[in-house]
Amino acid sequence: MLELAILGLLQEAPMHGYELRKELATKLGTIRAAISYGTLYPTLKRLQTAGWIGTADTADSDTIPPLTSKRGRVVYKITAEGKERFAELLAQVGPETYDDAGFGVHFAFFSRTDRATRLRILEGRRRRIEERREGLREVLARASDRLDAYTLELQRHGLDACEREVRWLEELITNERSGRPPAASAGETPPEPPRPHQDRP
Amino acid sequence: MLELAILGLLQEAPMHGYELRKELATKLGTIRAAISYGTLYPTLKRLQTAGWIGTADTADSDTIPPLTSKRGRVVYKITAEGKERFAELLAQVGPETYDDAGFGVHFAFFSRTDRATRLRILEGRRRRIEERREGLREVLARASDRLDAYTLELQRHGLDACEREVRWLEELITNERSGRPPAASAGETPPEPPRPHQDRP
DNA sequence: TTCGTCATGTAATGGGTTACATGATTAC
DNA sequence: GTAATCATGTAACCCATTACATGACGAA
Repeated sequence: MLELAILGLLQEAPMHGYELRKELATKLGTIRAAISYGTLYPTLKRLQTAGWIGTADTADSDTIPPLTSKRGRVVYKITAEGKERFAELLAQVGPETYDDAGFGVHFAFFSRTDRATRLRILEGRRRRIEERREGLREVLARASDRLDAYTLELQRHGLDACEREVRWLEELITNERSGRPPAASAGETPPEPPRPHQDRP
Repeated sequence: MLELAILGLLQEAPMHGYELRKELATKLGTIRAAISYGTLYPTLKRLQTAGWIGTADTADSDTIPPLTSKRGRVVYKITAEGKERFAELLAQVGPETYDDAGFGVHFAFFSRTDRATRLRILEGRRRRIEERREGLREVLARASDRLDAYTLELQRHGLDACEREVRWLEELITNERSGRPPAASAGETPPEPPRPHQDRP
């Protein structure tokens, strides 16, 4: 997941680690907290060793690092192999693609994913959430007398979130099928033109 | 978190590992997927070594395990020290208490938590979610032109979830303050008798 | 008798974190 | 000049997972 995210961001623009972390945080802020440097930097090295990313600066001028050991910022950019790898990871859909983290990252790069794959992922995710939803409904139906009020409240809140996400996914799937891009536009859009989005009728 | 959850469940009834896993799944189904045996059993051993839980069967009859090596089910029950430990963990509120996992587990055992602590946790969680919400709002306000439609859609959906959770927490906080139990009742819960539970004095 | 599920466990591995250490650059 | 933030990196650790191995028990 991290690998996919890093390659995806570097595909948009070359960046150094620190910057990457921030971009990661804004792009995947809904999914997970900011990644730690202890993960980020070793990962970058790994990706470089694999040949998927390269450092811009060392490649540019002299390869000899300054003797003063003043580490400057290291700007990474994606390589041709890296782009291939990214495309491969992006198209690689499995069970992990449907859990929170996997889905989130894949979704965040949907604009680089073909529509067929997008649909597959959205539908897989929907199924996953529907299963969770059914599990919660069963608990609420069968075990509600065995559980205390707080636990029940937690389940109800979870169920609610599931139902909401299923509806959201449904909408996205419909949009995909009809060829429309995602709803877009929110914030303080003034005149609010088309926005043909309809809630429960 | 796992430790807290196990001690909490064993406080309700003695159980063997396999059963515990299922109970864990229904109680914390909203928080996380079922725990793996590779985690569960070593953890149980650890808790036993620490003296917080004990096996019922080996203590009962002959301590000598059958030569046929037929491992039977090992029923664990909480010890007096375990109960103390549980109370300690339950009251131990820190930053991790406010992230998804920590909050979920704590909330699931709210019926064993005193009201002051419940309020502290709910308010801490609310603050945490409000921060996340503000972060998302800022991204949507400042970076919306830099991000593609799918990424934006993800942020919007995340923002929505945050707003919803804050409202939920607000309601719970109000209820707590006015001394009412959580909303309860959703399905077809009939009158639901008082269920006299006392907080630790 | 065979299949599914109940039941317990270990070893290898993974994916991350925290704590620590270093130093450059910018704003005041 | 000093504080905050930018910036990179390592080592130790933690929590959990997967894959594997074993075996009991009940139902078809």
